Amino acid sequence: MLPHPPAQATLADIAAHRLAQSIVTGELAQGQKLNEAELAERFGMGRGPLREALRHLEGMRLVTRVPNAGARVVVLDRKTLSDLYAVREALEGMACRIAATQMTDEQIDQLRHLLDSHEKQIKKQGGKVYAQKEGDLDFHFQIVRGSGNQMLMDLLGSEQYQLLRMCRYRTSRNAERTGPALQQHRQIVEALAQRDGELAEMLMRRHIQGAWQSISEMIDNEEEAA
Amino acid sequence: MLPHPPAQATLADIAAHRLAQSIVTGELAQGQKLNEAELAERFGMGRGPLREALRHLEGMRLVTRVPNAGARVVVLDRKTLSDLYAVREALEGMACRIAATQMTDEQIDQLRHLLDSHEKQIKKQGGKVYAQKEGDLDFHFQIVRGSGNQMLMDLLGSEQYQLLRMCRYRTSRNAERTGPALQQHRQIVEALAQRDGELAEMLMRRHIQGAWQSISEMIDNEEEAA
DNA sequence: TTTCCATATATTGTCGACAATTAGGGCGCA
DNA sequence: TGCGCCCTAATTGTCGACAATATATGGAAA
Repeated sequence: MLPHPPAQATLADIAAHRLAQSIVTGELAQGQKLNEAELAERFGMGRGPLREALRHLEGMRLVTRVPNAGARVVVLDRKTLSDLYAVREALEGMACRIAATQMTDEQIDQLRHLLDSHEKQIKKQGGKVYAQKEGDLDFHFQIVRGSGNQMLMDLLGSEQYQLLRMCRYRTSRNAERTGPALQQHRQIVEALAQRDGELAEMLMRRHIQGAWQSISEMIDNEEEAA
Repeated sequence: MLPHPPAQATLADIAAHRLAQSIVTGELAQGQKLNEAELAERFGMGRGPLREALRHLEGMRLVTRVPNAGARVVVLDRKTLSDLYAVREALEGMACRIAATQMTDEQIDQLRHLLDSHEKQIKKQGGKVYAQKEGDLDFHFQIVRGSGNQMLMDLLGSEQYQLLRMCRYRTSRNAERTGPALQQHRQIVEALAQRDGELAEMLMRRHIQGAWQSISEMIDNEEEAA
């Protein structure tokens, strides 16, 4: 579901794509040093395109770079995630309010179908939450798309959502929130269907607050264990 | 006031800095083709670092790139600016609400002093709005900083604000909104001083809505003239 | 005259090699 | 033994040249 499954891409684009994938899935650990020569070798390309890819990821805030010292995978500490969820709440709340007036009835119906398929997946395979997690991102992104605000789509789609997916992979194993989350999703869709933007915004904000609380507790447990 | 007046920078960083400056000030027109060889020559460097700089600016959405066809300066059409101001309203509104509980009394006092100096500048030189415009960005950014949300600072500081400055330069010549804007700024500061986050958010949202309305009319006039 | 195609030019994409800077390790000295 | 210095090795930064692709030019056929 990465934003750029590039059709006619340059090597730098391919490298950026693969690196983003590896970072988000955790294959490259947080804070890990990114060696240019080694990665170029692995991807079968020169260092030039790879450096351009790193610069692109730097702009997407997936890696941090220090002059003459190289690039490292970004680290998602508690503060960063907290800030991220605060921004999400503001942005996706706005998206909901606008989407309530902008989405077509067909689009809202599609959202319903999306949730139906999520429900089936949950009932069928209680343990394998991964697919549902990606589906959850789909749900949120569809609403953002429904707002019609391109800048919002860029911000949430290309950058923050990557960080978000990173966080999801990290905390996906013990996520027991799929049930209530689905319920909240349905409430949001119904608010959209009734064209009640204020309600939709409020529900989405609560939904995201709840998600943050859940993730926050997981982080606490992890830190406690370590 | 560019975010990175880089101390120990690489050539790519310098190029990114100069290009961003040229784009924001309008020295490079919107939609203009960016020729790698020519720019590298102008900056006295090879094409490698310049390409990395372009990739960085691409991540910042200041330029758009098409594979095998080069990079162009981004174009700010009406829809883009409208989306930008909607996002700003949500983000800076949130910043105000948080800043009301997070800023120290000293920081709020500094905001007052900042507005005092703006007032002097306005009274002294009615025509030269440029400096005040940059100062206006300072005001907004100080509040965002006061919220303590690093992600917000990144989003508004490094990316969107650049587009914003671009827009400012474009519409700065006939801006007659400095008076009421200053008044609104003072109201916001007082709301912050009273630790009234909800009021501060509402005032900031109105302030930004007013700014968009003003700019929107200017764009209409420009299009009409053309 | 217009349209289409082939050639020529310009521009982008990629690679390899070299220079500059940083990080690590070993040695001497207090 | 601990501290600091220098030297070596590794990594990043930069350049120039070559290949691949797109754009512009010109001519021939309809």
